[in-house]
Amino acid sequence: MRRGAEKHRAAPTRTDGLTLTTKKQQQRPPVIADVARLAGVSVPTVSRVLTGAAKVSEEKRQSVMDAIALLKYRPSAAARSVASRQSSVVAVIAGNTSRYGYAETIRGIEEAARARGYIVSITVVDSIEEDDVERAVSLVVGQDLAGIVALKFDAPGVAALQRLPEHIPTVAISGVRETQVPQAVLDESSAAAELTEFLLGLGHRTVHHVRVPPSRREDGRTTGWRRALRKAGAPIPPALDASWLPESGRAIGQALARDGSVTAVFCGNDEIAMGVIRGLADEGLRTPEDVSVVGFDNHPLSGLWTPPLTTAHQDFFGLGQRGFELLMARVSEEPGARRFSSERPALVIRESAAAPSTDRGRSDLTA
Amino acid sequence: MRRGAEKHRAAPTRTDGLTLTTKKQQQRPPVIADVARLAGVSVPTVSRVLTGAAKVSEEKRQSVMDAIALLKYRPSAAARSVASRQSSVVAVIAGNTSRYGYAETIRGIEEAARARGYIVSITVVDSIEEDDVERAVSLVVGQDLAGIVALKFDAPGVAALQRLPEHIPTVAISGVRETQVPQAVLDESSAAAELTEFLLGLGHRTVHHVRVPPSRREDGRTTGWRRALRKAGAPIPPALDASWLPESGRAIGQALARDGSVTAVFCGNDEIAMGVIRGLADEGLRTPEDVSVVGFDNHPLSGLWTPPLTTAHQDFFGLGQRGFELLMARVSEEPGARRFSSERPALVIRESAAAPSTDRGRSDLTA
DNA sequence: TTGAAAGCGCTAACAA
DNA sequence: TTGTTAGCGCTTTCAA
Repeated sequence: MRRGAEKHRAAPTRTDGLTLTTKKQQQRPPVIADVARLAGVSVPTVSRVLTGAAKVSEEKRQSVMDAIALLKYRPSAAARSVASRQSSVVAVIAGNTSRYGYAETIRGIEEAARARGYIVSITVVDSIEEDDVERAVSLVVGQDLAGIVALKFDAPGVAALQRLPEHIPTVAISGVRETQVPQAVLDESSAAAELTEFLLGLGHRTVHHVRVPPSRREDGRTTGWRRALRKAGAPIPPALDASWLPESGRAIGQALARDGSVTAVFCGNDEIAMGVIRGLADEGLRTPEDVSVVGFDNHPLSGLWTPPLTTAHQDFFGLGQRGFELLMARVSEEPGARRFSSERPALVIRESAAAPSTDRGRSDLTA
Repeated sequence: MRRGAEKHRAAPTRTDGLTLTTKKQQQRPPVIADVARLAGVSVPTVSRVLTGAAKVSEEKRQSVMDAIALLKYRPSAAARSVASRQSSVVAVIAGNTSRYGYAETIRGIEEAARARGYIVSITVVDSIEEDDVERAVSLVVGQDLAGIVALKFDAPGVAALQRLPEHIPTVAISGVRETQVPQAVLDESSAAAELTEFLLGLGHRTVHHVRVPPSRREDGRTTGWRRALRKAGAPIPPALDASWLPESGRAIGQALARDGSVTAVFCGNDEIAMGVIRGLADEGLRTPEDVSVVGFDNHPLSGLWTPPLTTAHQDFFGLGQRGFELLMARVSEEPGARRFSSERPALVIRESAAAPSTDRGRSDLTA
């Protein structure tokens, strides 16, 4: 059974011709016919003032509006959806909803949607397991939708996107520009390269990298880091894998501290960077005096951290907004509608990165 | 115009009796009639296997299932909703969605909902302005809903809850137990009192309080703090107001540093506590050696902070789950259904609080 | 500009 | 167990 829904209307049996003046406390929510009756017009006329689909005389329009206000009538979105084969809900499908970047992106989508009168529904894909993906996709697609925004921030999100049916307008939100569906992107690889170059420019021989769980084989952040290193002819150490938990960065920081060749670390996000700095400190290493550490995202706490984090600012909120607008363009089939909207995160230089200390970075790399 | 929706079905004109074998690439999504035709049964029979509302012979059941799989048919939730006067969407209405507690709570709601086959829609109320509240409520109520979960974490959320119509099952999620509607609560005031008593027990003469924007006149955290102080006969300094931004805590920390009587500070949440600690440090004061600071929430980064934060653990995810289950109980009108579900945040003792230094806390309070 | 009639995709009521 | 007949609350023809 896929449905667990229950009744939400009070009266199972309709009482027609209810007298409004006597029954102040209506039992069932008013329907369009109630409005029509009270306003002395036909049902389609009420519909016309509701949708603006056709002209209605000012006089009738007014009495319809009055009736609506008096009854506190709200049209049923579901009935509208069925009758018009249109919908005003957009679904967001994602591998997570509460982590910083996700939550801000969703907030951006919601705000843009609400401004246009759309509702946003969210459903999360727990893992890349066949079952989880199928269940989530099923739930999403079962709704009558105006469109879907898929967050490709992680593997579950990417897996879900791949199973979405063709016939529903879809846009993706991502850190890497790809071509299958329209996308709003935050160009991670450029920013990652820039951050890496910044570190190299400070005099570091190379830059180590701690990555968060990638959405595909490799994330844009890792790609950008590697590209910058290669371009500079610097050695490319193996990337270290953190989980999404800041604590995982701490363990990695401790390990890194024991490797005397490490002088600069580029982390997949700010929270991991905070963990790494903590782990380094656990081993008696200071940031940036002993080891420089940079993050990614410009998390709200990154400027408050000790030391304040050098990072790349990702405007997730704006990303969400752009994603929604891209969907709208797609849905209304605007002629020259763009399929992409890309923005490049800007460097935020604070205090967690500095020139390498002369005490470290002497030993050889075993890349 | 309240609707900005667009068509999402490809073919405006129906082509009946389409031959499935020749047209591999279907233009319009299959409807129940297509399934019935292909399976050689009536439409209601298909509906029966879909909903499980009545017995269907195994034979027909199987051919219906086959047809569904072959056509990749998904029932229209909107049509179901209209026909059955049931819905499988629950709306979440909140003043914010991306801050830690909010996001985790919503994640909890979503997970519990998905497990029961429900979809969750979210809409935010930007402010307590009449217009914002009305727009948000309108959007929420316009959907056909199984129920509503209102987050009373802030003033906009409270304002929205008050305007929600009676006829839709509603539960609130809150930090204080109140009685109007069923509620899932995290008992803030007890935990706040406990935290305050903990500080007092360490030897502090009193505890200062920095609060986040309250949802009503006063939040449970502030109430609990005041209660503990009164009970202990300690002076009650005026509460200081921070915004939701961690940076606002920093400015307050700097101000607090200049008041020699301050030895212990209880902050409305961990992020503000981090800001306060930073502000104190800006003025050369160490935590906890010079001033003890405790937070609230047990934010994921609180254990990584320097020093690790003493705080109260709030299980927001579980809170969201409990809220949803409460709604389900209400919706199905379970006989002995509870209207409340309360849990008490547990103290998490780390390193940001210690006995007062002998250098501070000498000057008199001007409470 | 308006109303009557005919749907939308589905479930519910009623016979058979 | 099954099909037929009526709806659900709305929008969309189509005439007038």
